[in-house]
Amino acid sequence: MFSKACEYGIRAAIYLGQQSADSGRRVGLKDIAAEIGSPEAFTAKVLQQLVRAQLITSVKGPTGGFELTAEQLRTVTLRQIVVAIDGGAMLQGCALGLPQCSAKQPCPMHYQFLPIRDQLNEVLGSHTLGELAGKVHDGLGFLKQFS
Amino acid sequence: MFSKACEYGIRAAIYLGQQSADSGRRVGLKDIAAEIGSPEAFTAKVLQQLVRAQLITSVKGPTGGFELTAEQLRTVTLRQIVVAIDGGAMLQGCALGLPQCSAKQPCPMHYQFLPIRDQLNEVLGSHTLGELAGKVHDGLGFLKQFS
DNA sequence: TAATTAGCGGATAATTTTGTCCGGTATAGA
DNA sequence: TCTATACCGGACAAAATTATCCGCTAATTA
Repeated sequence: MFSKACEYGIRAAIYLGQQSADSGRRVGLKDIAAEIGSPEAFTAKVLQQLVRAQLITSVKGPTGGFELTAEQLRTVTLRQIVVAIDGGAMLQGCALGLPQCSAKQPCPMHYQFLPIRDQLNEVLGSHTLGELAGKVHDGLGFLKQFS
Repeated sequence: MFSKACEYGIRAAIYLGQQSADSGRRVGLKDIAAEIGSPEAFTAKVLQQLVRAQLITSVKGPTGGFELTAEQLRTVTLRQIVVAIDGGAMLQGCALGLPQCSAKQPCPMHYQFLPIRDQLNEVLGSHTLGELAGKVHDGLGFLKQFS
């Protein structure tokens, strides 16, 4: 559904939200990668993309790391994370890959996929990092699994 | 959403359905690739996958080509095409990439994505190649675009 | 100011996906 | 049976994605 980069980005952002909202403390790359079970160096690249898109915040140097501001917690949605990493293709493009698919010249599945697209946009756009962080905090959601 | 291979496979299968239902005649690889706007050699690989999965039929030699039997037209769904080419990951796997995501240890978006998954399965599983071919035949759907 | 910390950015490598090429094989028709 | 046709299958190549490494820079602390 999403690229690996995007999956890591979402998990990292939610974890970051949980730590920022919970303890207010910054988290280092190493911690993030360990907590969400992702490759460290690759995760760094993804986080840099999110920083550039101003969806998360970074601070260099000792005691530095990543964090979410109160505003980011309140306003950044999963949709923004997805668009920043994967672009809008999944949210808008034609399911059959036609470059100009529209009501004018619809692919045979055009109208069947519309509600799915709408719902995906709705679901991704209506959940903020703060909300999702709360879910993890309350033990209602997990970012890594144990056996 | 789907891989390129899968997009080509779906478009090819629907076109094949249209030709089989319409004129009852076999279609060669060259025609298919030209009609759906896909790279010929790569499309051949995808078609071979569909033949092996018995979702489409092929005949070698002169006057040979690809076709859909009446039964394939009536019973094969887009879902089978997708599963044959991309596997079930998109239809079942966790959106955040957790390997063991389930109600037991759900990811934070688990329950939000459930209805989307269900609808996707429903939409893909409830449209046969024959149906979609009819739509193309009636000018209600396109497999390639002109300007 | 020196030393240490931790994110940034570029280069590089491994893997997967996408795409091509070409000889082999089956089949229809003369 | 001979020939032309068209799918099959394996090898190969290009591009994108995923992943790693390392030196640089900013910032904190002593």
